[in-house]
Amino acid sequence: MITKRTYTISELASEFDVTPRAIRFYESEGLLNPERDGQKRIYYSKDYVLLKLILRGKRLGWSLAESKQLLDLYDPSQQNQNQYHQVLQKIEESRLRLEQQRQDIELMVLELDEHQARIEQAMSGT
Amino acid sequence: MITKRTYTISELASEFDVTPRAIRFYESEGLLNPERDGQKRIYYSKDYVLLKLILRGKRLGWSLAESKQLLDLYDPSQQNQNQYHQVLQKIEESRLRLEQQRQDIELMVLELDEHQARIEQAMSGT
DNA sequence: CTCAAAGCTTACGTTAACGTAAAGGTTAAC
DNA sequence: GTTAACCTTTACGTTAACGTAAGCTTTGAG
Repeated sequence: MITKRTYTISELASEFDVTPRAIRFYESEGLLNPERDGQKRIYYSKDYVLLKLILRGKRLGWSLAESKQLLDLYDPSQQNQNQYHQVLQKIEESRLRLEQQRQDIELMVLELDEHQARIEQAMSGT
Repeated sequence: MITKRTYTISELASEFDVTPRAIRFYESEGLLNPERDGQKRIYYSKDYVLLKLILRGKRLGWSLAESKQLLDLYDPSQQNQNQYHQVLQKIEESRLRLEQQRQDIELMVLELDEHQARIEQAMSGT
């Protein structure tokens, strides 16, 4: 019999370099729903993955509400709420936003490259 | 004699679909510094570009303070403040962050693709 | 047994990025 | 010459995403 890997809140916190408070906050906002052992929260690898997705969203500037929408798309227990074509539409919206971000990144990197070249030019002329 | 293109604050606002208040706020945070005609602010294409960069940063989840740092790198009048190698270092930091975001986007898009395929599978089986 | 470490809830505080509103100046059109 | 459409400044309000602190419970180690 295999026992699933579990995490305490502080384990999860140090794993991702966030505070327990933040993790609890994500739960209060409906993004996580860990099981309990009495009072204590128990996190499984499912929650681990969810937290990873949340933090990925944060790095991309998504609000928790936006990330929640995305997570809900993947949540089978919510599948009845969201009609299929509605899900497909939300997927498409996310994709568009990501595409825009991708463009923004390309441009930023290009400009950084150019500016770096200018600086190095100026430095060589010292 | 050519006269440069200028913008009023509301022109610039509607151009980028933000409010005049937001533009004034960016100025108060030191990201913009439009000239004046008496009381009135006058924006040139230089400011137009700056605002574009600010909003691009916002789409990538950068704070105004972070965007300001980036803009300061491009500002020649600040060039004396920032030593060359310091500038190069900040450029490198920005590049790293953008690289991380790029990765995050790749992963998100991949997962969206997979999920979309699953949905379409499920739909075809109706 | 006891005490330190970790967990819990509740609640108030904080920062960023504006929104909203008030009160007033300027100017082009009628 | 007055009204509508903008502009200005000042100031208080709001929301998101936690931080911080207080007070209480649980638990493994010595």
